[in-house]
Formats: sequence, structure tokens, C-alpha cells
Amino acid sequence: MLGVEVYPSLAMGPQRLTDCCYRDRETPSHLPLFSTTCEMAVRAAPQRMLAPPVPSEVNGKEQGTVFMELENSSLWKQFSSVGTEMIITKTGRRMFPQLRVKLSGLNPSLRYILLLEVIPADASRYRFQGDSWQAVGGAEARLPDRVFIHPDSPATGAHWQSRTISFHRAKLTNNTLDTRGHIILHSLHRYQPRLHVIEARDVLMWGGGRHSFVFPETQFFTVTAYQNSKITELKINSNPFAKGFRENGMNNKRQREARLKRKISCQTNQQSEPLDVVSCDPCDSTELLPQSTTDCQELDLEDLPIPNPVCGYGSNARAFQEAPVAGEPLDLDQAYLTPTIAEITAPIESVQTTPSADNDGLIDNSAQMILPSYTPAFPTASSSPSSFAAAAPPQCPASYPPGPSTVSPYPSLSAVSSTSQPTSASGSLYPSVSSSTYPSLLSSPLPAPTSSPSLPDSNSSYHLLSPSSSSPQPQGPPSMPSYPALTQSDSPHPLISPPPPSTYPSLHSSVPSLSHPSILSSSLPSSNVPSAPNEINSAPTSCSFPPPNHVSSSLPNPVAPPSITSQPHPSIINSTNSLVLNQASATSAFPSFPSSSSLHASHPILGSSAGYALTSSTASFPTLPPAAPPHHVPSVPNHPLPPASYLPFASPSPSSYPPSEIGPFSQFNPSSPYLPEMVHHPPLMPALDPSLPSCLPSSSPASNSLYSSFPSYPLRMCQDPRSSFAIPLRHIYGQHRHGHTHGQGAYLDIGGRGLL
DNA sequence: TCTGCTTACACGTTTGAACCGC
DNA sequence: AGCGGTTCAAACGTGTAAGCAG
Repeated sequence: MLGVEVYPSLAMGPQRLTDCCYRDRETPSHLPLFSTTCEMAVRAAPQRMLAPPVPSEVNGKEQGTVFMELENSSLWKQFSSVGTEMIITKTGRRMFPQLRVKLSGLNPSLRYILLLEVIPADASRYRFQGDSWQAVGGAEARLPDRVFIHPDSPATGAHWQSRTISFHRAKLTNNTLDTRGHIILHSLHRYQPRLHVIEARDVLMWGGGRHSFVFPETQFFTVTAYQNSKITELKINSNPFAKGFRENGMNNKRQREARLKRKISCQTNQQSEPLDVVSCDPCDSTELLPQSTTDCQELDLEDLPIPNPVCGYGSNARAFQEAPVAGEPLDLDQAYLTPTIAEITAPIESVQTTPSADNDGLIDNSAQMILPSYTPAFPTASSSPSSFAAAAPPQCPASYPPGPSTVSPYPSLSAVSSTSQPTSASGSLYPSVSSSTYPSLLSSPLPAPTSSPSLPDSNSSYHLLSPSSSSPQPQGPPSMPSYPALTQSDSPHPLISPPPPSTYPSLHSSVPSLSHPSILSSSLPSSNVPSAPNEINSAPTSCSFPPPNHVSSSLPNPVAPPSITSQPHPSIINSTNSLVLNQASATSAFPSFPSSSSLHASHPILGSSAGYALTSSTASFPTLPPAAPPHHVPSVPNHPLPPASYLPFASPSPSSYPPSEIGPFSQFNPSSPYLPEMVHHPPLMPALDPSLPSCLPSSSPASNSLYSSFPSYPLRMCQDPRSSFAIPLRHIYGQHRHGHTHGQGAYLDIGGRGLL
């Protein structure tokens, strides 16, 4: 079984995850982006829990705020407006539209690893009824978490910024026994892709800053066969591989029907006379060839954007075009969020974004912070229906942690500052909800009201708040200076040689049966939800994954290896404190919320007094709703979409390993699928600190009460031999012989099903 | 009977090796 | 011999429809 030990470098080292919430610039900084029940609950919480915004001493340029833009956002929006569906097959199917992004704000000299993760958007199972998606029950047990590692990883910031980054090689499958490393998903569920940018000081030491990006418009439903004919048509007209099905193609309906008729006719004729191959050729589509007109003209997509035959999308030609080079004007539809500042020293970490006046803003490398307004094209969720049906009434938030809305209201309870981390970053203006070094619990599942992906309130507009000012930021070049610095990756990290295998923590021995936090949270645990067959939650032998930082921290560091286990880092102390606060807030906000103690019980780290702040996050997470019986799901076909690009939750890249930051966790709000938000998802980097278990409050009760149904999965990684990342992985594999390679990129199983 | 999944199929795109000319 | 451009075939990606299972 592979564990973090196998991939020590995978541990994100000192995890500096700064979840951020993007709020309307004109909205009070402490107000959540989305108004939900949870939000209300939070607001009702004692004022003391809401940490006041911390003035930002932004130094964006110097700090290098990482900024990601979804290049083909327009295309995604087209699909999401109808209800994006992704085919999943046993052999694996690529995603379309593809995830194409552009990065900026990276340190050109540093190396980064890009990961793609697909997490459940909620805890519901869906069915396409009538003309919309409706939740019909609880989601199935979460499958092994797998992360697709971009084949170019690791690559320098200059590399990533010089081109469009495409994750087109990533494949989705419904084969739970998949051995090719494809991302395993359940059919008829809703998922949310999430991208991570991880600073890689060394291929074997992923300890740098980490930034996570979520583009709400990329949410999709998994299907084995398209349910919505509109989606089919959109795909046919957008996907080059499906040209054959276009009106002027050889495999369009007309042609197929003609072939079928001819076939039948031929068969009939055959009986009476020899078949005339020529005349019966089903492919003689010459009749349609003259139709040089656009496919769209032939299409029957009345209310759908008509793709351009050439670029795939007439209405948004660029969406399908090759990635523009850096500096090239971007899609107008794209909005940008300001980066979050990882406030290491300040107790509060929050992210503020600055809304741009409109979506006309162009962006170039230098201008990373343009925030075009999304409103025009994508009205507030409340006003516009979403293709993603709301599975359940909004009341769920109480028991279900809605993303942003739930989170944002929380004051940053834990500001874990890394002593070793030189941070010039100042606290963000906004209160962080919950900071955790192990946010997986928070964001990973993007828990949504079991039954309803309810639409966000009208209040949840996409305006961004400027850290320095509440006034709307004019369009145009982003004012970087005004944005909080997210990372401190400017200074190259010392290269750290991987410690000998023996030095790696032994997951098996040191970590008793534990469920990975990410798994727990992401699994959308539900008492009603059937456990996955491979569930090994109770299995003592199962691998568990401590917070990444633990791992990295535990790794021998010639330079300055902090001993987390033996001596709580100051940050830890802070986290502990924050934890308490968080718990309190969480408790008040979410009645159904599991006690932190229970969580701790299920996870050594969580239980650790040192806490690593991850507990704080955990505490703030309400218990997942039980698989709801058939939900009343108002079909909500078209959601307004959020900005195309968002700033990451910054995780300041640490200079050293101790967990340094705990940022507010903001989850993608399942109920408002299209709200822009940066989410921090920890599950992909399982970390394990053997020493932590010792700190576990063994007395933690009811540890399994909440997440017992979620198994701990071993870490698994597969990689494309062609990937530049091959060597490091092979090195790792070499130690454990569990590597899987394939031509589709590298995959990392975070919660893999048993592994070799 | 219905729903969902698997599989085979035809068509188009992509990719990379082979070939050719300079 | 090296380089760049073109050609070609295999591999791959795609949606559809039939068949199967529950």
C-alpha cells in the first residue's frame, strides 16, 4: 500500500492554505459571498467570533500573487448554462470542454506542480427528468480520490506562464477498479473540478506554497450517456472530435438515418438482387458537402449558442482557439478575483477581491487582477435558474456546510503563522472563516445541501472586494499593489534531498486506522449513504493521511527541520486557539456539526492537541447530511456563472516547513454552483506525521459517528512516462513499486482503493 | 417496462514515423 | 549529415444506437 511515505514530496509541506472568499466589493468585508442559511447562522454567532478585517499591507507584485484564468471560460459557460455533462466510460473519457487555464503571478524561477482534482459538488445523486437535473437521492460513497498531475509538472513558473495549460489528457472513468489512474467518478453525480498549483522546491519535496482554484462554471454532471440533447449538440458543435456528427459531417443524423435506410434497403434489395456497393454507400454525403455554411446554421439549437464550425463556437470563437500567448487579450467574459493574502502573522486571513466594472477588462501578464463583472452574462444565481437543479431546499446548509457562504462569515480563528516563514504578507482585509493547515475537511467535498444545490442568494454577486478599498475597482490593469500577497515564493527554496526511505514516516505503523480527512469530508458521508465496497475505514491497516504539512515537516530537513511532534510550533498553538474558536462558531452555526472531538477521534491529526489547525477547519464543518431520500429538487437548469478566473487561496510558500498558515476556508458553495470562489482542498496531498498520533486524544469519542463510512485510501500515483515528472515519480515508485504509467499524464491517488 | 450501463460502430482528429527535398 | 516540410497510417476521441442487466 502506498502512503505518503511513498511520496514524501507529495506532502505539501507546511501547508499554507489560505482559503479565500470572494465577496462583493461593496459588501461588508465580513459578510459572506453567498447568503445562505449557514451564513445566517454565522452572522448570528457572537460578534467576537467574527474577526475584524485586517488591513492589508499588500505588496502583490513583490509577493507574487498567483492568478489563474480559465481560458475557455466562455465555452464552459455555454455548457454550464445548459447543464454540463461529462461522459464517463470504463476505459476513461476525456473532459470536454477541456480545462484550459493560464497562470500568472508565479515566480518564473521556481518550479510548480499543477494538479487537477475532481471533487463532488454535493451529496446528491441526480437524474435528468423533464428538462433539467434533479436530485433523486443521496450520493454514493465517494470513490478514491485521484489527482491528475499535469504532464509538464514540475515546471518553472516561466513555463506555466508562457502558455496555456490544458488538462485535456485527464480522463474520467466510472470504473472503480480502474488501474490506469483515471479519475474515478460516479455516474449521475455532480462534480467540481479543482486546480492546484503547488510550489515544488524539489521534485521530492513539495513544500512550497499551494494555490487552489475553482471555477464554478466547470461543474458538471457525470453520465454514461448524454441526457440533455442540448449538451449533445453543444458538444458535437464544439468538439473537433465530434465533427463527424455535425450537420455537414458524415455521421450526422441525416446521414445516419440515410445510411440506415439504405442499409435496410440494400438488405432488402440484396434479397432480390446483388447489392450495388456504390449506390448503397452510406457515406456518400456529397449532398451535404456543398453546405459550406456554418454548422450552426444547420443546427437546431434554438436557445443555445451556436458554435462556429471552425473554432467550435461562433459566439465565442476564442474559447476554442489555441491558447493565446501571454499578454494576449483574454476573453471578455472572464472575471478575475484578487488574490488572497496569507496572513501569517495576523490572526485573520481573508481574501478580498476587487470587482471590475465589467467584463470588458483585458488582462495581460502584468495585469493580473482584472475583475470583469459577471453579472451581465451571468446574473445572480437567484435570478437565473441553473442547469444544475437545486437538489434540496436551502435549509440544508445548516447541516451541510455550504461553501463560501458558510465559510466566509467566520472570522479567521486560526492564524497560524510560520515562524520560519518570512512573511511580509499582511492580514487580509477580510476575516477568514477557518484556517487550517488541513483544509481537506473543509473544502474537499464541497458539501452541498444534500438535496439541493440551491441557488445562491441574489446577494451573492460576484463583485470583488478590494483589500484596500471597498470601492469598485475600475476595469483595466489590475492594481496588484492593492492586492494581498499570497505567497512568498519569491525566494527560491533550498533544495532538499529526499530523506532515506527509512526516514519516511510509516503510515501503517504510525498511523492507526484513520480516515483521511479529505476522504471524510469529501466522501459526503452520510449515514444513509451506502458505504463503498472498499471502505476500510475501520481497517487498522488502511492508510491514513495526516495533513501534508505534517509529512513535510516530519521529513528530515537538513536546513531546518522543525520538529512538529515533539514541540508544537507556535503556529500550532495558534491553531489550537483558533480551533477552539472555530468550534464554537461552527457549533453555533451548525447544530448538526460534529464535535471536533469526534473528528479527532477519527483522525489522529485532528485529535492532536497540536491540532495543526486543521482541526479548526474540521470543527467548522457541519456534519454532512445523511443521504437524503429523494430530494425535492427544483429543476434549476441554468445557473448564472461566476467569473472565469479566480485567485487562489493563497498558501504562502513557506521558507521552512512548519505549518504556517491557516486560512479561512471557503468552500465552493454547492448550492450556488456558479459562484466564484477559491477553495482549498487538502485531500490531494495526504500527509502523515507518525508522531502525531501520539498527540491524539485517544479519548475522542464518537470519532466514527460522522465519518465512519469513509474509508481511508492509500495514496496512488500514476504518471505519464513522457511527463517531465516521470523521473521523480519513478524514483518514488522505485521504492514501492506502485507506480503506474500511462500516456495520459500523471495521476495521483489520494484515496485510492487498495493499491497493489 | 423503465432506467442506466456497456459495447460496437463509423467518423473525425491527433500523432508520430517515414519519406522527400534542400 | 542535418534540417524542415509533407504524407500516410495507426491510435485515439467522439456520439450514437443496440443490447443487456437490474
